Amino acid sequence: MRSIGKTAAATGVKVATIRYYEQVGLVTAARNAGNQRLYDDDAVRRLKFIAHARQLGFGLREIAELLSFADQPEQSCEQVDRIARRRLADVNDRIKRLRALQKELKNMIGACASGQVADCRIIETLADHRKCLSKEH
Amino acid sequence: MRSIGKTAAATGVKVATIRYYEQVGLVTAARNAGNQRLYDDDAVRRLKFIAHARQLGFGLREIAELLSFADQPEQSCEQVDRIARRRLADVNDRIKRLRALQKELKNMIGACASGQVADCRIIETLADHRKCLSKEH
DNA sequence: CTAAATGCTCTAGCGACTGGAGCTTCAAGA
DNA sequence: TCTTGAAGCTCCAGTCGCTAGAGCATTTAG
Repeated sequence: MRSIGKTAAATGVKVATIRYYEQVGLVTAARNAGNQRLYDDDAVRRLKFIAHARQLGFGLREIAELLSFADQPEQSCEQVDRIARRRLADVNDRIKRLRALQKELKNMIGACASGQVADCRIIETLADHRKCLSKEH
Repeated sequence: MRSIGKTAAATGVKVATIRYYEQVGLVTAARNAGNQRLYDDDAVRRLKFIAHARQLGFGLREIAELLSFADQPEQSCEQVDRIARRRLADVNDRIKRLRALQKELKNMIGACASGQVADCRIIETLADHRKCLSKEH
């Protein structure tokens, strides 16, 4: 059993964030005589799981689902699969939109000779959507 | 001069959002005898500018800067350029990281035969960062 | 003239934390 | 054993960019 500080060091999750996760029901903690939190190895694994899933872009609600599935090993992992696929679809979508933005920004910046604001292509483009390459956004 | 509703229709910015923009100082409004907001063509242009910049991912703080530059046409647009480049760098970075996630998610999903949770690669990968393709995230 | 639509202000909520104030408890050295 | 500084505690507020709702006032169309 380790203190919240050691647990933070062991998992890479900040102290304040661990407390937040407890508040929203993702983790629980035992307490010592002085009311300080104590975590066992299981809690550490759980926090690592959460941290990793967060890095992969899962929301806390999805993570809560994934954790509850992880706790029932004999169940089918169909749902888990679905959550991951939803996540992938979201990532695909975001990449697509960011690439469009990237193009637009490059175009804007390339066109601007860094002269006066009065002739600035960046300002112009922002002011008038019709000057854009694509209509997508 | 048009009401907030007409202005919303003309710009694509929602009524509540226009009021929010006023609250944070991005736009101002005249008022009629009954205290209702009135917007001129300039305000409409300003709102369109904001909407477009938002779509391109600029934050409201950056937009405020851009607008203040746009109001001083004789100034050099060096700063404008810098803000846009910063934005582009951010977009580039996000695309890079999202692509790494995309790979990871594809890998996870591909490896899972949709069997039992006990053998689920997705859960496994989430639980153990070492099972990842790249160490980046 | 009336009823419906639109407008007003103010407050609270979202997601995922982060930071601070003001206190208590613990751990290590003298 | 005492002390002191680090680490812990709770509670509250702020971040960003809105969005929704309550409970009113005003405008507009028929």
